[in-house]
Amino acid sequence: MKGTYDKVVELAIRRGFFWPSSRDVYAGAPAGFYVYGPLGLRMKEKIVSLWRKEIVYPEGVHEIETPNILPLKVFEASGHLEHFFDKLIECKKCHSRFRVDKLIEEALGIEENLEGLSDEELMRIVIENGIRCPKCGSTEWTGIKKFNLMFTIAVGAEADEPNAALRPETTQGSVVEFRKSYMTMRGRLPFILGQVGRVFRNEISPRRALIRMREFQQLEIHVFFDPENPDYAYREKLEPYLDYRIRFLRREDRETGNITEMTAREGLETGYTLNHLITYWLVLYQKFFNETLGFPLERLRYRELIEGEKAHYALAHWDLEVYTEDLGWVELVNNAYRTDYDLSGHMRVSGTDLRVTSPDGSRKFLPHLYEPSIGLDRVLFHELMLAYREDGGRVWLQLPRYLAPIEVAIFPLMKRDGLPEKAREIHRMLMSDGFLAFYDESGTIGRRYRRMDEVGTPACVTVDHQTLEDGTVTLRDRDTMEQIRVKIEDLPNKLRDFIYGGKELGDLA
RNA sequence: GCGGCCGUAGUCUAGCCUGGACAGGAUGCCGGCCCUCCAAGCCGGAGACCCGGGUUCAAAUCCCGGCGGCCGCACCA
Repeated sequence: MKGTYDKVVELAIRRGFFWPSSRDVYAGAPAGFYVYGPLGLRMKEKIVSLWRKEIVYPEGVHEIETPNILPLKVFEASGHLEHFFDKLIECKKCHSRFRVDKLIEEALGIEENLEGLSDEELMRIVIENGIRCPKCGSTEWTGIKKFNLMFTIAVGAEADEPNAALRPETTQGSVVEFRKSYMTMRGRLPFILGQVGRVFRNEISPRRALIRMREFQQLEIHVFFDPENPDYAYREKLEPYLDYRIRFLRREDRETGNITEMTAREGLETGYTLNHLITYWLVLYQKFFNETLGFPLERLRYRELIEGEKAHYALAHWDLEVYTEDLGWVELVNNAYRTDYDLSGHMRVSGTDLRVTSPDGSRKFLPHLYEPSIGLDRVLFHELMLAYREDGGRVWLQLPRYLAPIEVAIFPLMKRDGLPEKAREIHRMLMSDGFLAFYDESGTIGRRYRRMDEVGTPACVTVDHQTLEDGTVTLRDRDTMEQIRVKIEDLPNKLRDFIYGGKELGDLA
């Protein structure tokens, strides 16, 4: 019995939303790289433009674009390099894994730099000293395994050693360019950068289609603010939403899975959400996913990360997660309070003063960073998962209408009597009106409806013999399969109301 | 990366154990006939043995390696 996940992946590949890269031509192409087909790309672009419309523009975000390749120094400063060549060793008994250098340091209480030692030397130290597994006490170890989790690059024609890497997050670009952006835009704190970008992680085992890839896309917001005055501007911004209920899985509710609904006011009063700025962004993103992207509230939650789960840079950290029956809770947005971890790292490694001056000139300080980071591919994938419907033999995607990659299809009822000509004329009209319109005359009318259902097309327009007599066409609703007749000249406005205005077919008759 | 299961057209699948004929079928796709609204019917067409090596007169089938997929563990900065 196939689950929704399998059906969605199969549908997506078959109908051109996405598919694994290069497989058809080169067997054995590495996993974790996906092609967006025409339909998937359109949907992705729609999600990005909704994000710009609802988040970037209204919040005064300065969107920038920084390179995918950055010098290794950047990742030394960001702390990513530390995890760069992990040498791991595994206990044969309980299968716990440890970084071999840390294991030796802790077991022998030494502070020496073990970096220069070969695998054989490290292994000998472990065996000769009879180092035990901290978990189960066993002395049986597997060999050392290396994990290279960033893609490194040798930039320059004569370089043979890696001197740069593909970025594992867009954040470092924003942090490194913060000062320049701040100055060129005559910034005041809080100062917000945003990036749409590709990032690269050499995952050990990419899995589950778009859920874990080696190259993927993020929509990131980087809010730089004065740590002594985090509520500036946000006190007023949060005001209208003080009673908005944010859904949390708190650390103490891990076992039960109980979700705590906490108003923004309660979050502030209890100190749970730290300050007005962070609280506001938590509200904003829950609203965006619920109201704009159409994820039901009961399927959303902010999961509070605990020590050990949190990234090395984070002081507070919530994952916005979505629930599906097939995949369980999956992280869509990483919301991290990174403090001045990144800026101070770059200041230390580069020696460049990255501080800003307070408006009254009394203080020089490093801004703090709060970062909500959307995993775009996962969002798109979950849109498909949650939209998937089956009823008897009919399969359709109940996507939010405005997210559909094809918005309206135009069919002649039959391939004769001048119906195709009329239908093509309407198709041209709707295309020039800006609709993502699609024309099809192949196969029976029922088959064409089903094909459109399958890719989530919300509206189908059919030209029949009556069209030639009175200038009306039928307009069919994907979800109910009901039809109304509308005049051709009313079609653009009614379609706009239907697709973008939230009107139902009954409102348009 | 480890362990288990698995890999035949876009999808589902027959054949594999027991090596031998143009690799069969369904669905989908393309074209045509018919047709006045929800995958009807008929005719025609394109389309596959994951990759590499080995055994053999002969490999989809047996053996080895690789790659990939699913599940679990680990990883997820």
